[in-house]
Amino acid sequence: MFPGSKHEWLGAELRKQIEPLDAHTPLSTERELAVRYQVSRATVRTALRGLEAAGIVYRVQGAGTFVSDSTVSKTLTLTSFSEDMRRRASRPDSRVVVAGEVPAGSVIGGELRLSVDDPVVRLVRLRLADDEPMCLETSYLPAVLVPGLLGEDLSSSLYEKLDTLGIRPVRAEQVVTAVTTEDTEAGLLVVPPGAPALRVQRIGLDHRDQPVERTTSLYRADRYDLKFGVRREPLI
Amino acid sequence: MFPGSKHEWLGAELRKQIEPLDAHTPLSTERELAVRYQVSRATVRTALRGLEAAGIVYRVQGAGTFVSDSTVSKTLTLTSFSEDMRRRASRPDSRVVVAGEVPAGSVIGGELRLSVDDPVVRLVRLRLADDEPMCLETSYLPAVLVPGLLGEDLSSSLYEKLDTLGIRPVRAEQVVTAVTTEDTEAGLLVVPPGAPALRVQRIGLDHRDQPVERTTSLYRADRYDLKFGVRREPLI
DNA sequence: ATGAAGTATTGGTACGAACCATATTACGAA
DNA sequence: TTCGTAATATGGTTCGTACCAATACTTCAT
Repeated sequence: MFPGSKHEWLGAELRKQIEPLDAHTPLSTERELAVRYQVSRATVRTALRGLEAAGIVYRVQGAGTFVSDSTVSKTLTLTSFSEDMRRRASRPDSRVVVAGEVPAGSVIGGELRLSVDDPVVRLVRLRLADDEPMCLETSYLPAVLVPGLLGEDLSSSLYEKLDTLGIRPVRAEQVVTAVTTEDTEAGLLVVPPGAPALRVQRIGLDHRDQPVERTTSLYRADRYDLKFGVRREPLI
Repeated sequence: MFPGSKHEWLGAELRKQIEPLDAHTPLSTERELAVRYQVSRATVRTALRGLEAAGIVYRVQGAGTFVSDSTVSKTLTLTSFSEDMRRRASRPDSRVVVAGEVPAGSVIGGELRLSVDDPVVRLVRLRLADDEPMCLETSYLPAVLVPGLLGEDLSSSLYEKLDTLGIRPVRAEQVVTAVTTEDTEAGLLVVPPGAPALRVQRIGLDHRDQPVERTTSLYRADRYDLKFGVRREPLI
């Protein structure tokens, strides 16, 4: 019960218990769970809502709560490349191609809500999975937010570094397009020029809705796909 | 207050009021809203949670609730091509390429949880936006769920037709990949063979987590991108 | 002015209670 | 058996209350 709230702990507890169960297996009723774990039904419902949002269970009024059929994939959450690769059971690595400080310019400045001449850190990295080139990633960060970042080893997880600086994107807006690779990109990704690729452009926002990161990822189409879940109505 | 629940009505009401406001404008406090609308604070919080999930507001403990900066895009929800195009202010249309009933087979059967020889309706349509080819869409539906569908006009919204049959996908699992078009596909989409395209494979699930639809959409890369929002943690 | 400490405000968590809406089950009439 | 109806179970909504945690503001000493 250490982490924080009860519903959080209960959610994690239920997750573990649900893990081995078959799809469509009914859980105990909310009222039963409330008694068993000595919490109010409201707390149980909060925990279950989290599991529902994560695509782990589904609920039918009048019938009960059941284990979701997640043979396909988990609901997409905001993850870093490193997390993503580890989830795919691959060994992530990265090589820094370019790292430096430049003026934001109009495009990046506009997206990060900076002036055109405000400094940003520009970071181009080639991301590898099991030593195979996977993705070419260009990140822009407001320089004032990441003092000293350029002096550190940038081949590990950028998100973890940002976390230690107190920078935590909780939400992101993404735009996905299909493109063909340019010559230099193809060379770095070790694919023929003109090979298809998935371009994911992301603006990461913190808990106050402030942009903290703008990243463009160019994934090799033959080695990467994007899986995620969507809902008809936002979950309440 | 007609539609249903109070929080739903309140959410819609607040949506309208927020519409013209600038980003980061603070809303009234939860306690104030509760008094003003004569509801409990719990109801206000449920309504706000919905707006937060929809990417309309963000909340900061100790500070308040604020209008989100949604210059980029709205959070992705499960939409049909027709809805999507209308939201982009385009006039959607479609031409039926193939429509018929076939045995499910192992792949489609597996994904729709049917036997290999259960009948499915197969529907290939070329989707147009403002009379320009946009997307080639292949849908599979369990035949038992959609009796008489093949006798109807299939050039309008399929989702709306399904709705009248009581079939309502509330959730979907999607896989997005970048591909290059084959010759026949390229011909239909009126692009050079080998042109890049975005392939979106979707399995639509109803409120009981039963697959009701399996659609593969092939979008012209030069005319379509996929925008959506993601969160670090599922919203509770 | 500047910074530190304390106070008030605001959203977050949790409890308990009652009732509503939908699904399922049990039952009884045809 | 079959079908419709009633009873029951289950999640959904709403209320009220109290307290916690993070933030913003005020005050005061330096």
